[in-house]
Amino acid sequence: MQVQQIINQIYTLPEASFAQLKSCIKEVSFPKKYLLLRADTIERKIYFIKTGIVRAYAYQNENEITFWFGKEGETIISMKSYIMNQPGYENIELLETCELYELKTDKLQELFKQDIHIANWGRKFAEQELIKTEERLIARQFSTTAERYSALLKNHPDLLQRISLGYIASYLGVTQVSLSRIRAEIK
Amino acid sequence: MQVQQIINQIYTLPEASFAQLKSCIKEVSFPKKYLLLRADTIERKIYFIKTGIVRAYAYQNENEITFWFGKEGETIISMKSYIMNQPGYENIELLETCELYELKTDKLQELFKQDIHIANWGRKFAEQELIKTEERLIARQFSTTAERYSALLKNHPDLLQRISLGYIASYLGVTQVSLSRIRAEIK
DNA sequence: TTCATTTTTTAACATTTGTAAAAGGATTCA
DNA sequence: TGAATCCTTTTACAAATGTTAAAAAATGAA
Repeated sequence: MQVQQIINQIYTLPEASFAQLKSCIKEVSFPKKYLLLRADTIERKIYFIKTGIVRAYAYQNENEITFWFGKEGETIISMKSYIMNQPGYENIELLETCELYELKTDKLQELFKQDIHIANWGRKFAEQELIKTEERLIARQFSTTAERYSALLKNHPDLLQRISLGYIASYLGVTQVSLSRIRAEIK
Repeated sequence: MQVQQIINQIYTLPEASFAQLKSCIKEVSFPKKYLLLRADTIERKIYFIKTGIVRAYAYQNENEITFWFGKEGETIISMKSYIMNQPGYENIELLETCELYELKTDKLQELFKQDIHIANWGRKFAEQELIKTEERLIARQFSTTAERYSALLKNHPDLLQRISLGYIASYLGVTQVSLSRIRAEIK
């Protein structure tokens, strides 16, 4: 997915503002299994995914819990780093080789102060991420695991092909054994 | 809590910008049990809570699920209405008589286009709500009900006094019976 | 205060989910 | 191809949570 498409799907910028923003972005690429972000560090970059798929995970006691997947067109960001300048929850691991667009957040913060269109783009970006996060929270509070698995199957069938079930079970908040039982019942 | 304090705790505005924003805000008051927002409507106002406490709930089949509490200094908003102009999840019921600051969102949208400080205030507002939502999602995915109850007890002890346990159990995602068992174990 | 109502806890049993281990499939790479 | 590894399902049992009902405690109104 092209950077222009990713940026303008958030909020369409005037050409001059887009050019400013684009000049701060560079393309990078990393292999499968690469650890892009670490939970104990303050991340000063955000990434837009051109190709590939990633997962965010954190540790609870000794256990790894996967809590987010990102694919083409989505944004890899540690919200706590971005907003509060503190280490975030997420370790981000690449599940496939990825091509990414990289943007340094300090440059973005400068643009927010200078350009009202970019400030409003940043507002829309936060708002859209907020809606996504709220939807995940609501789904988790209101739906059973079976319902959320079915929704995932319907809305993102490619994820089931691209990601092993252990990670998906963790993401859904159950053990792999339990997810297996759910899959057996649906058939 | 005064409106100036609520607005500037999000992001400190220059005086002129604050005056502009404040001129769009009026004070209103409603009694306990009043239904301020309905889930099936598009809400065109947001409220800042001066005094009182409210809950957001939705229906899952026949059951009511409480998924948010708001108190002094917090913002009552239907994010889906505000951001996507669609009916949101939340019914908002007042659990105490409340004094509120009311702001029409269409006026706010106008100010976003005119004033870069207010645009950045709006960005910070969305970002802070995002952090809060993310924290709730992470807590839900990573902590047991007992841990989340203890955190609530520690961080918001007043809520346990002001809100009945049925609503709190629902908020924590368990039955009241189960919450009672948790409370019995902690003692 | 006293009675009625609401809230919270307790109990008994059913259901769901977790744990640990093993078996069955699928994939990779020499 | 074949052996090793990884992924997924199945089984048996344990632990946690839900359901329903009743008892106890707290609250509120006359």
